[in-house]
Amino acid sequence: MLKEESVKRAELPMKEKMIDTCIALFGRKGFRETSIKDIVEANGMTKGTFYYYFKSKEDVLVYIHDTFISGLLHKQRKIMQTENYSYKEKLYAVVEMMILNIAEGVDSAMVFFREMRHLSEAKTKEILPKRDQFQKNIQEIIEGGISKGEFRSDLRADMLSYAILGIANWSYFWYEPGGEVKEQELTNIYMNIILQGIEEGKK
Amino acid sequence: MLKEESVKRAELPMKEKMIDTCIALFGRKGFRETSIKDIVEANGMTKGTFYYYFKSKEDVLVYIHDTFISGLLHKQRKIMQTENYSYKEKLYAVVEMMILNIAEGVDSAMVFFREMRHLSEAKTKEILPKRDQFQKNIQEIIEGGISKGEFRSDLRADMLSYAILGIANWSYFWYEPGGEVKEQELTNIYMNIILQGIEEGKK
Amino acid sequence: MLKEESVKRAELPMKEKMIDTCIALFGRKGFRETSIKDIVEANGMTKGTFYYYFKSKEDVLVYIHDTFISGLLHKQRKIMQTENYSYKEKLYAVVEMMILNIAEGVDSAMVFFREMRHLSEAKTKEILPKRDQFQKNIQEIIEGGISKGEFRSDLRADMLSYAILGIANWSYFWYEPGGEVKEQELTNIYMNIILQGIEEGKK
Amino acid sequence: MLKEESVKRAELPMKEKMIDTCIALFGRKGFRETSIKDIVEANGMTKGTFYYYFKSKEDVLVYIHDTFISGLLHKQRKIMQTENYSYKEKLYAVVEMMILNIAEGVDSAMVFFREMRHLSEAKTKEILPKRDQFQKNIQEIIEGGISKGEFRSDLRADMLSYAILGIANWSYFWYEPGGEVKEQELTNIYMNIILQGIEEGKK
DNA sequence: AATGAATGAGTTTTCATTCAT
DNA sequence: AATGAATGAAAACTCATTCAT
Repeated sequence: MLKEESVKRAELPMKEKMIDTCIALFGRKGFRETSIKDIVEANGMTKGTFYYYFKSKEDVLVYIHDTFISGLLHKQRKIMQTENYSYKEKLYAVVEMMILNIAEGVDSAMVFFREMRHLSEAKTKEILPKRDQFQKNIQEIIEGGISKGEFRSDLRADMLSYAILGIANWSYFWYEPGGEVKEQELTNIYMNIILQGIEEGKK
Repeated sequence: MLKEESVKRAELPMKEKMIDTCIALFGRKGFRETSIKDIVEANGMTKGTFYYYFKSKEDVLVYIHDTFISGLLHKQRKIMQTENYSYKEKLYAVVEMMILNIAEGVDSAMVFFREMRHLSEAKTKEILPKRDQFQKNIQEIIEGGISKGEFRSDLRADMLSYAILGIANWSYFWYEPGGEVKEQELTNIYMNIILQGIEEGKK
Repeated sequence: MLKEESVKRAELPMKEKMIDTCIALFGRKGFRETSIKDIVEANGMTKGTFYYYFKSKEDVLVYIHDTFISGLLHKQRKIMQTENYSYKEKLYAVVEMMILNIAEGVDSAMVFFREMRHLSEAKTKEILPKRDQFQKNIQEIIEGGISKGEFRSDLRADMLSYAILGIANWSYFWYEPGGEVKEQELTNIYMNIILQGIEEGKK
Repeated sequence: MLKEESVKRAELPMKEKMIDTCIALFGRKGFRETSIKDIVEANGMTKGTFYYYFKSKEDVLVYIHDTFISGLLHKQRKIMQTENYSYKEKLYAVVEMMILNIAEGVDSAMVFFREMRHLSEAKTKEILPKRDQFQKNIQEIIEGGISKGEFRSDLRADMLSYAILGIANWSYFWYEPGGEVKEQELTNIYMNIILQGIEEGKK
């Protein structure tokens, strides 16, 4: 039993280590700019080993994308299904989740937002609906909030969902985890603007 | 003089045509994914000709970046200097300008936001301050609005500027020029949210 | 003893199954084009297993060649030693045997005729004499037939043997076992031409 | 004019030299076994140069195949259209042509007969009908000869055409140009067998 | 102003083989 | 008897760039 554990500790990490390296390198340098040589040298391996675990460079990209979007959708779904949340609270939770997600893995986010075009057409067709689903879910929360009277009834839920995605996702361009502003605080700041607007004397 | 003119009439279009091709190709396929062959074949030229006009592929990228950011800063500065504008109006004009800019040249925007990392370190050092300046200017408008009592005094101008950049710039991911929503309308929708927020019953 | 038998029942089939797979794959795709991965996957095995049974890919090729040429020579020798056969009958039997051999194992024939060049120099030196022997034996039958007055005395037995080899072996390019023309019939057709020629009014 | 000629002498040969090298190497070592490195080193060039002239290794193979089969068909057509030839003479001329063709370019023949499987499916579809045409043309000559009473009427023209192809083409396995037997002589020997058969006392 | 030939360093990928277990 | 991990050498191909003309 002890032995089995120690074996797993030695085996699994190799593939996982490579994926982590890929996320880091794809995120920092870009998919195209990262060579197999870069990846394997970062892990003290040889090229052959890479191709033992993955069938191509795109294969890893696919894996990263799938993991990222699945994670996002899963967390989003959980929030949407929380029963005692108001729509306001749901929106808050989703924005917070997006920011935390980016803060936790800037490189993953980079890969996700920037390198999708390197996926094959077939894979793109598979992943795009998931991306759309994420936006549609935000739109649904807004629509729910409108019909419950939590949000203004003159809003365009679709455009608003894009605005919220923009606010939250743009943070991957500038946000520094561990910097002055913590993720919670940023969420508060953003939600405050989204909910109340910036104009003086309207509240 | 006549000769010089006629020569220019022949010269400039060629160079400009190539730059336009580059914007289109870099935007659609990416900088790295676009080969010199792609560029020259799109114009019925040969590689040699490309190197007659540009000293390298990066050279074109630099030009595209410089043009884009200079245009943005120029338009922004003009708005900021418009004397009879309130800060609210200035903010409106800047958001409108960003959206129009993206709508007019999605490819340029793509190149600008996505391909900057292919610039040399030296060039990056030169361009980054300009990018920062653009954000700082938005921040300045907000600070102006706060001190004039147009905007709420409890706002963090820096974070807010990022939020506004996110809202406007994110449109390059999904906005379709010529679609249902016109640029002016999108600006109105976004500014309405930014100014008044989305919460019901607070106005 | 019982144990040994049961072990053999488990062992031999595995090795033989692999060789059969190799014949099929080498024949259809070619030696170089068939990877160890192809071979083992076709048998639900892993690479290690292949190297447990064979010391290299060439090893299998050698085995296939040896088996094929040995079979041919053996059958040929048997025909040549049949005492009550005339030389005409011997020639008939050899041609029939060649055609049957190809029809029965097109893949083996393919490997034999096409992939010999992948054998090591040493192995080639060993196998070539056997190939030559096969041709020489046909030549010998013809020479026998000439001296016995069965065949025309003005024939060049060597060139004729090549012609017969060509006629029979070329069938591996086009012959479809199970098609309209059966092997026996094809033999009759070919022997009829070889013996009597195609010209009208000479019989 | 002199200059133009000398330029052409310098230019064209490069591509042609490479094709010749390819024929020699593909023929001797095989398509798969010949690396681009082999090809360019044989000509004192670098890999890049190869890809300047050809878009892939298959590209050259296609060229070799097209040239070979076109040449064969062209010569065959010319023979078939010679008006004062009897069918016997046409058959003679075609067999002679095949033998000469192989003798003149054993390597080309090798490539043609052995390496066709490396062509893409699309290219194979294009070339196969041409190969079939060659056989069909021989069949046509035989059928003509039968109906004119030159050849026996009980022959199967299709099987016979395969036999003749086999006899002639098999020579690429063993024939040595410049050896004891000249091409004309071999043609005479083969045609004599084909026309009259080998059996004694039937003429 | 424009071209065509050539290059060389780099890329992804394949694969037969080894070996500890 | 069988496996899974790892390797290393070589393969085909790409491409920005140079340069003589």
